[in-house]
Amino acid sequence: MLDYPLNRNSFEALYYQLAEKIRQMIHQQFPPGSKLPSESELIGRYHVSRNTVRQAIKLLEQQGYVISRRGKGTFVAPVGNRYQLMHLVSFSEDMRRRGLKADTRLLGLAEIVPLEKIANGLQLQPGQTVYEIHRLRLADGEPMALSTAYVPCALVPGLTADMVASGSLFELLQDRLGMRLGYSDRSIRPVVADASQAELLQVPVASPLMMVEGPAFLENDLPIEYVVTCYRGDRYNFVFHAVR
Amino acid sequence: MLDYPLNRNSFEALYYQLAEKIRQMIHQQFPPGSKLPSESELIGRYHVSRNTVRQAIKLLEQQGYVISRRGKGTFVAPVGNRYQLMHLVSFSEDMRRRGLKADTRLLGLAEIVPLEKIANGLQLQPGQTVYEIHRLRLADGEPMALSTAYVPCALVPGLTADMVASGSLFELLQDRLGMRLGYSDRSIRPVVADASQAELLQVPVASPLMMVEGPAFLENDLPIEYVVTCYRGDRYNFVFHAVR
DNA sequence: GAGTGGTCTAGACCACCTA
DNA sequence: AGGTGGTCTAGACCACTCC
Repeated sequence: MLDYPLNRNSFEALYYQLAEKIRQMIHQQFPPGSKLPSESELIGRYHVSRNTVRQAIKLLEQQGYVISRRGKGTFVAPVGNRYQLMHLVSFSEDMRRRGLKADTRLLGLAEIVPLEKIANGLQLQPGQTVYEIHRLRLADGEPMALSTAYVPCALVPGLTADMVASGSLFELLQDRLGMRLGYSDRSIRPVVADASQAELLQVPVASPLMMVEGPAFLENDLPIEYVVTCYRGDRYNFVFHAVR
Repeated sequence: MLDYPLNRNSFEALYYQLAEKIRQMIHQQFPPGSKLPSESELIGRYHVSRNTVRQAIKLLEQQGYVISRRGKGTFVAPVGNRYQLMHLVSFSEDMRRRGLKADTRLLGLAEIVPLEKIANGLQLQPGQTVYEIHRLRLADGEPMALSTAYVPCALVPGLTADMVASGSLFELLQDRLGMRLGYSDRSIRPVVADASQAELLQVPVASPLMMVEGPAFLENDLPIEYVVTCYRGDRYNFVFHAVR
């Protein structure tokens, strides 16, 4: 396969051309999970500076094609998982950005053996228990979302109702337990409200809800929580700005 | 207000500290839409290199706090619009990433005077008409989404069914009409299928759907289309990877 | 210790916008 | 013409991972 050099007179930026080349490489010879050429190799191969290589890789990372790991390398993202890159914010921070005041009502706290889907998401051994934290999230005093968080008991022994009743679970983990949040995989899909959800959220049964679900990880890749949150469709719009 | 210098011995990166400072500035003294200090001013004020300043601003841009415009400056994003930054992809590209084959069936093409919401989104003068392009989008031969696009007639005179029947509207605008797509504002919310949507998408009435809606703009900020797309909730999951 | 990506510097040229 | 952000270079030191 011929590998044409980058065109330095093109109206397309070098890093953009390079990103296209790497994307082609991925499609043609690098299966999901495989390691891409290192930055220094790409520098030598295409005769560009390191910053330009890093710009290209960053673009692909934002587009969900690759994942970079310090000390290890850059890897092709798992297929069917070609996600968009976003920033992780807590419910409280999310509401603050929308100009709303966040509030929480604890509906239940229990130690349970989780469903398989959640045990898998948290990479638990069979029989390991989790805290199930069931909360109603309010915005400006009105019900906004219903969230259930699952946290491995082994990681947060002695969790009490007091600790989760008032505020952000993220802040608890980060500020009081010294854990450093890393990243989260989330999926969003529409559902319709069942009777219990409808009553708690104060909407008619079968109203549209938006379900956001997935595990969160610490910086060292340890799964720390699995969250399932159902937002009221009439109050919560997920808004984004997409650039080409 | 005292303005402490950045801490060069902190475990937090300089660009991260600077981003926090700028975010504080935004909350305290810069209303939405106002112009932030220029890059060169931030360089002088905090004694860091331009790349570090740009890293900080890029982070805030990805988090939806600011918008940078070449030649003009960097501005505080409109509040209540504090979006997440994503990458704009066409339906075809989106399906390709998911490993599915995209297909399209044209359901209708008409020249109409649009509803007010759409006329506003496209910044039309009263009475200006749009092409209404109604299409069923298929993935691997199965109905996936129902989309209605509105394009100002003045911008694409003489649009025919042939031109939109087969493929991507984005590709038509970009490759055949030489327009350069810039960005898009999208909102996502859950809805339930009405009778006509249910039949076309081959799902039961009142099934959950995901409605994605909003205008798209050319590079020069000219509105080029307003799209309303309803995805089947059972087939389309919006997945993302969020980092801290 | 060698290799990786993460951060940072100090320059440079360019395209775009406003005046 | 002068100011803005967009791109690019050629170095440097660091933290992390693996052997």
